[in-house]
Amino acid sequence: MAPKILDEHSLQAREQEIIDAALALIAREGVANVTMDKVVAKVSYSKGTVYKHFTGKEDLLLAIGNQAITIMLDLFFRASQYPGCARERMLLINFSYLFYAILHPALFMSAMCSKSPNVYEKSTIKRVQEQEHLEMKLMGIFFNLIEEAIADKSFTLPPDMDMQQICFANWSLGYGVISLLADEVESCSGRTGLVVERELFNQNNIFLDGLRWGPLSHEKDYKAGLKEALEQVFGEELARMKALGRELNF
Amino acid sequence: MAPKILDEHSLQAREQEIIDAALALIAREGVANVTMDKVVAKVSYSKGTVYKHFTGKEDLLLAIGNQAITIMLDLFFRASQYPGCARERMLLINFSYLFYAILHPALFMSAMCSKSPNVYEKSTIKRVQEQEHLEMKLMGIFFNLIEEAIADKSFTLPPDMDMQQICFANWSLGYGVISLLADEVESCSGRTGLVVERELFNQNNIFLDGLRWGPLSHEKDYKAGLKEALEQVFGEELARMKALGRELNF
DNA sequence: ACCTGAACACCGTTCAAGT
DNA sequence: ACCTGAACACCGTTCAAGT
Repeated sequence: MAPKILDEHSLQAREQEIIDAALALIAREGVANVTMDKVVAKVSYSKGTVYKHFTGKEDLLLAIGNQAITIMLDLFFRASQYPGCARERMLLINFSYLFYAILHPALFMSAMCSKSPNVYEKSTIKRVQEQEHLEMKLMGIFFNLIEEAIADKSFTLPPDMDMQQICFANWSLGYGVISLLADEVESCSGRTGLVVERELFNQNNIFLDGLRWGPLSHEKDYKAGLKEALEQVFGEELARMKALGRELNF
Repeated sequence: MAPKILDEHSLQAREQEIIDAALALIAREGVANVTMDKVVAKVSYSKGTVYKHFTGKEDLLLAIGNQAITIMLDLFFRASQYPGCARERMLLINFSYLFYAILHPALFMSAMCSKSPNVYEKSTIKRVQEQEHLEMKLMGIFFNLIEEAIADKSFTLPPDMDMQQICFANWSLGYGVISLLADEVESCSGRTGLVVERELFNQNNIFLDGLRWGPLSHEKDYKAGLKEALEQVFGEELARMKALGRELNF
């Protein structure tokens, strides 16, 4: 038999098959309970082939993390293109982050787990660099938005903070709220009475009011504006959430 | 030989020895690289005995997480007793959270890893309940502080938020900032120019200003007040940090 | 050139045998 | 009553043998 020469395309398709198999397992059993054996059993290739694509378990996890960022990038970009004021779009981006967490719980968990020195150490340099590149693009969306707001005078930087710090502050807000309420994102238990979309909305207003980013929350009905924007930009995502029995409740 | 009867005290001492051994290993190699074998090798008891105390690896991790909360509880309580205004003390509590993350990186990492369904599922009910109890006490400190502020009129609840939501918002702020900058908490690399103590200070001001919690940041010099309070309440912790070559820099 | 799966080292957990 | 460590099932990774 003539030796096979694999083209880039089929190699990438195979890589995606492995990632998808891992994601399905993660969704069912959680990141910690997934083994390479189980992944191999789910794909049409052998162990050796899987290890040809990923140098190990951590490298696979990082690849999944990168896929997560790619999906977020799409959501964030769409949100940033909405024809509303800058502050409105900032809120919309943060809500798109929530959609990602709700609609892709396995990706969300994987991305969180992949952000650890242990994973980076054991991964390919190539994939670590890919993550850095993707994160730069993500940051770029925020930077552009903040720059626009500064340009149209709805926001001015506080004297002791630069754009990167504002960007980080907004990011850590969404991250804190969504990751801490992530268990409730899936289950409807609601043991404590905290509703993630409500807290995200309120904290966003408090934060942006604190920054004096106009229009302030008492000057504009951001709740109505957000509902409108969600319908328009994330209609498909809302429908998928409704199908999962998870409707936004604020 | 007469059969031994173990008293509660020596049992607890042994449990602590195992926890300490695990923490030392976690500090050196990270949570993911610690094995039960390594822990057993470090203590003066056998595998079977270790498994008498902890039903498994996850149960041990949760025990460490509970110890972490206990230490935080002490720091938070001390901060809450400082004779300053309520807003000042809120800031001080958030900084005590940062101290905990810097001075006890192994505990901090373990506590983060222990907050996962996978860990709870595989742990003793007893230890899960202990964690819930400790977290209630932690919340209590925040609740008391917020109540005081409401009582002395420096703060009024927004119409659409209750105390639990304010409490959670403050918690998620500290969690977001500190956990995202945790790698920089240890290493001095500072690749991006974000300094965790500076971001924590700024975001606290923005958040509390946004809540209209008085005195507002332009009405009072919180930086000077914080420095004073830190010297007074956390002098020992500051000294230990200085010994580690980690001085606060805002 | 590419794929396979047996083989190996290691890890978490148990429990029969000891004192 | 309590402790031990050999034994077992399982997991991550490698690589000699195949096509």
